[in-house]
Amino acid sequence: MEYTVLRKYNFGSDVSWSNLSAVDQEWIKLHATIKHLAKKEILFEQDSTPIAVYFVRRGKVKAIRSNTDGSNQVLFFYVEGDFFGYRPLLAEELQPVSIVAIEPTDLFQISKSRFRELLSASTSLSEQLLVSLSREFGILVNRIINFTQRDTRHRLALALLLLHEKFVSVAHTEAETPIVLTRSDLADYVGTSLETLVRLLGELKEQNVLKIEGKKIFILQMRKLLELADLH
Amino acid sequence: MEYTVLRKYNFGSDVSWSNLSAVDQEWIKLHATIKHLAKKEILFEQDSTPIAVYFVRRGKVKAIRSNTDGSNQVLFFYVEGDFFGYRPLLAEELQPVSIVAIEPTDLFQISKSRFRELLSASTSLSEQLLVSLSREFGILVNRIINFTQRDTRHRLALALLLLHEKFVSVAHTEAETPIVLTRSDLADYVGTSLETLVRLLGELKEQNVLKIEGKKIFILQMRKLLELADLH
DNA sequence: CGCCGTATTGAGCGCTCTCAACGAGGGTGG
DNA sequence: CCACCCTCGTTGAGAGCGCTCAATACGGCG
Repeated sequence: MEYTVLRKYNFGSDVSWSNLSAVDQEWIKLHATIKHLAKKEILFEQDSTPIAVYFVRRGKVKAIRSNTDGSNQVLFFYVEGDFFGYRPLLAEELQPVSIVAIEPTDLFQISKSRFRELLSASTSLSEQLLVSLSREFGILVNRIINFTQRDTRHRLALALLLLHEKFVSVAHTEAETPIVLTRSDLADYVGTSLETLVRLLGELKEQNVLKIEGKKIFILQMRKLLELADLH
Repeated sequence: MEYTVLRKYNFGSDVSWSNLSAVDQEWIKLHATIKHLAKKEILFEQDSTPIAVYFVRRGKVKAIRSNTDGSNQVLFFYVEGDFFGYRPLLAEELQPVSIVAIEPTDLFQISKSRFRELLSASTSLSEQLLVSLSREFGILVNRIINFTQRDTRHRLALALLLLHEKFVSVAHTEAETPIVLTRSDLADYVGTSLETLVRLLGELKEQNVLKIEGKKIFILQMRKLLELADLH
């Protein structure tokens, strides 16, 4: 499968719910609280003090960094099974990003002290974290390269591939899975303006690479996108 | 000191020689081999299999990512005391970058197996690594924001501040410490073209923010650079 | 049905890149 | 010691990508 190249750019599932040991899962179910977020609801703001770590049980959130001029950068999307919020906690830092739900979302919330308990009790978890952080570091490096050396067209192609993989992985349906995001969120993820994004999507639609139905973006020609993304 | 803001962008010394326990230092001195690099010598290439981790004893190296079109991106500079190469080893991945000496350099080289020994023997080290990786993660996020949302002028100002801190930290002299790099390396670090970099340096020189003597760049007005970098 | 958030399309401009030529400086060999 | 060469640095001109501003269409939800 040629898609393995994507792994260099996307977050694998190293630290995801399904990779936890059964013991850790049980422990969390017992000690975590459930938190529900409505669409657009903010879980926490950047520069706030972290108080907990989270697993996504259902739904999707975005991790964004806002600028003084009102522009945003979407750093990550977290979907069902994803684990987040542990880095600033480990590093004893403030939240580098804000977390906002992009659809109704349920989270497991594990308080800071509980998380520390878990971490010291489960050596496998801390090892997983160490490996995972190392991996994610490489991924971020690739991302930087992408932003500095690739033009918007390349970045969009890659973004679509990555988002597709992520959305498919949690789709509870047999049908072709579309990417469903606002144009703004997609633009903020690709790192371009809303207008430029719309124009490029239009291009890809013309070339029958994509099918677009409102917010739903279907990938028709995966191979063409891979060419456009031009990974190496 | 207003420079604390810089910490969000620069690699702290979490995992540096001086932060190691005396025991770990002794262990390394005993088990590491010394490797000397001439200027421009390549330590290893990107996509090669990692075989060791390294401490810089003397000198400076750059971590670069080369593109098919011949362009480079400098991801990091490592100077005396810095530790590098452990991430791909932990993640069981190929080298994401090439390491090239920018001046004559001596390294401690610790083989993969030795490093694993050290890691399992020293819990303090693995804890340090976990914390450090978490911190560096946040720093990379900041870096991405910088590349996506700041223009070249901003990025240059920040780069000069960061490089100054880094160079000062290892300067064995009382005198004002210049940044000494080729224009190409600086351009590849800032993420711009050689020509644009030269022009912007010229501007800063005109405004008496910098003094430039060949490769040596002296910062005359730190405060002005901080304004230009416009951190938040 | 109307409203407000979202999406689309157009026009114009500015930053930064590329291409190109020239200058300077330092190292090396004769 | 000097001349040459090669790398590095500087400056100019032109072009294009992607941004901003602005106006208009769409569409879902009350």
